[in-house]
Amino acid sequence: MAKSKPNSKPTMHDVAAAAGVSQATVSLVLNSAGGSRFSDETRRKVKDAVAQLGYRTNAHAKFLRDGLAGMVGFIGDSVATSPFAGAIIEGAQERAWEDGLLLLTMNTGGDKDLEAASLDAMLSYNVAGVVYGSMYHRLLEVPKALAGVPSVVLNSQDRAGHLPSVAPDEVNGGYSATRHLLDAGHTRVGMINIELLESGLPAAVGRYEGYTAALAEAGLDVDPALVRFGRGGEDDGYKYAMELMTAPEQPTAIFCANDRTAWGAYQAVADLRLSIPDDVSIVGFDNQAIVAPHLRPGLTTFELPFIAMGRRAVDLILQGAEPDGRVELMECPLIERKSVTHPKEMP
Amino acid sequence: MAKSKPNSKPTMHDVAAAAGVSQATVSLVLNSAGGSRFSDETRRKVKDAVAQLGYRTNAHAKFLRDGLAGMVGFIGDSVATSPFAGAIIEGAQERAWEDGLLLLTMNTGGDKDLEAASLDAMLSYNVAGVVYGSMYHRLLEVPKALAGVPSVVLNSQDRAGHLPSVAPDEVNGGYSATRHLLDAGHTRVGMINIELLESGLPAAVGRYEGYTAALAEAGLDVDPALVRFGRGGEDDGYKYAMELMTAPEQPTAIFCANDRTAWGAYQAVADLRLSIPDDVSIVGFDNQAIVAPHLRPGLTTFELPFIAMGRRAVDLILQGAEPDGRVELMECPLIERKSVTHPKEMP
DNA sequence: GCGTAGTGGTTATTCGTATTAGTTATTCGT
DNA sequence: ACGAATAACTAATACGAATAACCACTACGC
Repeated sequence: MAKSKPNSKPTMHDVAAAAGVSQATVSLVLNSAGGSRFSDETRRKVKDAVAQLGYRTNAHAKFLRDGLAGMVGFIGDSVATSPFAGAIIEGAQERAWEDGLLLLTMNTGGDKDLEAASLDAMLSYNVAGVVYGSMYHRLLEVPKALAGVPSVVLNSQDRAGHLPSVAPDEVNGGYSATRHLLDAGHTRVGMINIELLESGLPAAVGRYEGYTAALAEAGLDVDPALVRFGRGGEDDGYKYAMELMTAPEQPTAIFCANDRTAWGAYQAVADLRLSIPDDVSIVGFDNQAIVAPHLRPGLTTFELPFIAMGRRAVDLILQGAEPDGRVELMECPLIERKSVTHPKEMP
Repeated sequence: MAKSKPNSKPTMHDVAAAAGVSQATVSLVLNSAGGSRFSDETRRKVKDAVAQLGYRTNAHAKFLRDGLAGMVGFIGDSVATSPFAGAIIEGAQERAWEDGLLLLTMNTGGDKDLEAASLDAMLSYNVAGVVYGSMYHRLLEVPKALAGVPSVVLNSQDRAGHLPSVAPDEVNGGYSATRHLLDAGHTRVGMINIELLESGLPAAVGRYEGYTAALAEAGLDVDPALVRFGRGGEDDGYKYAMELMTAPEQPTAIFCANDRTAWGAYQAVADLRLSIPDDVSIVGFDNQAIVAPHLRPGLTTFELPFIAMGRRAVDLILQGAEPDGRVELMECPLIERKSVTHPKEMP
């Protein structure tokens, strides 16, 4: 009745002994269609023994035996820890769990050695695949060892163009943001963005492209007097919003390429004793949880679809993710708050 | 020479065949003190074969065979994804990796079923232990299944008092924050806190206790006119700072029990056309990355030692973490920025 | 009265690694 | 020159679960 080695966890043999059947019977009852070929009596005995001993299957034995994967690897520079993109891991995990898989995570802080070593460790667990996540959208070089296993670049793109990537649709985001202002009746829509060439950021480039596309569609030209490029901090937001709002021809709306610059813009507008949205409408980007909802008025902005992206990445992995270089762009939903209204009538 | 099953990963037997030695030799060369009992020639052959085949040890086989743990489990309500505490996972992971262990993470969003199921899955991997992390400091109920494995409550405390806990030292934090203001010469130090009884938050209770202790030590009484309790949002910070700064006897410094209320206080002070720190010094708490450094002036605050706590929790697990109910309080370091100075001379 | 089908199990083997206990040569001490 | 020690390596086994193959027995058709 009692376990042979009382200190160690019970095995199937212990359960079998307790139930008075063979180990194979236990396995079949537990796995194979509920052991329909066995008598009710036997099934009951097995289940009782399992419950009584607190038996739990040994995953190592299981996955060794049938070569399947029980986990998905997640390697990130600092995603997990980042206040921006933490949710990315949530989506990945959710999706993995739907297939009964756990997430094996590692953030490397960009350390290539650590990256290689931990990737190695993950591969030795025979993971179903590896998600290579990044804190912000960029073009990155992936470790070579990823070649041997299904893997997906998340919130970034493989510069070499081999691995499939899942990233936010920046162009469409910039388009939608601008369009949102246009639709509210604005015709003088400014933009405070991040340097295009210098930064090379897909977010900056893409959102600007969307901005120009939306203006063009509305029959408007980009007015250089209404556009500023900086480094994306709230100090830039302050400075450029101040410039724009004190220029001879002020915009009636500003699209800030991220919530931080929007925050800076809020401060500038406040210092000018102007009102948002009555004097100027503002749209941000990123839906930064700690900032956007708490500004006054609440900032209308676009959300990076972290959860959806995480889900999709694992999705691709579970489908076998060939290195086909595809780039899946995910839509950034509008989060409407109070910083946008129609323009005042011009006097 | 060639692998028997070309599609599957090479095993030690494949390496052995390629090197013309036995599997045991490969294992011994690879693990046992570098195989010092073997000839140089043999060692070289084995290593060449390993490199050529790209052999990687199968973790499942290894951990099945010797029953050791290769991973540490991390279960959180929403820690991983939270913009506040994401770093907690970083410390845990760092420490685990120092012992060659990976982190198996799951955030459950508070779902008890998911919690139980994923805990079960983790235990079946024979993890060295489980860190049960929480998004914010509170007293929580832990799942029963944790009893069977070394486990530690992180950034919270086991209400039942069984599991060891690692949490921030709120009392000392509140004391240090107040003391920092006192040391700058302030004698009228206000506090904007969260409801004590209603919330039951260790952060609110502890920081307040530290506040009163520091005042007492300086020979000062708590002046109820200088203390406010709310819900911890920036709107409360705004409202109460406004009250305090327009009262007959204004404080020359305010200790805000979190950065969000401090942010609100900043807005109130700005609306009153007063200056931080010249008219009033402000100390926050939490060192919220997206807010504290970007306020103007930068907010002097205290940091929750997430990385250190994460490290310590895994530390305890690797030491075998008995359910001794101990509570380890970790110090919150001062992050000095620009929101504190000495008080103006009274006219 | 014998083959056939079903019922209810069990036995033996496999996965990949680590390790104990040998085995076979070679060298050494006296 | 003979037993002992040493060097260099191998054979066999265990870890825990899954499963293919097999076995014993009953029931049934005709």
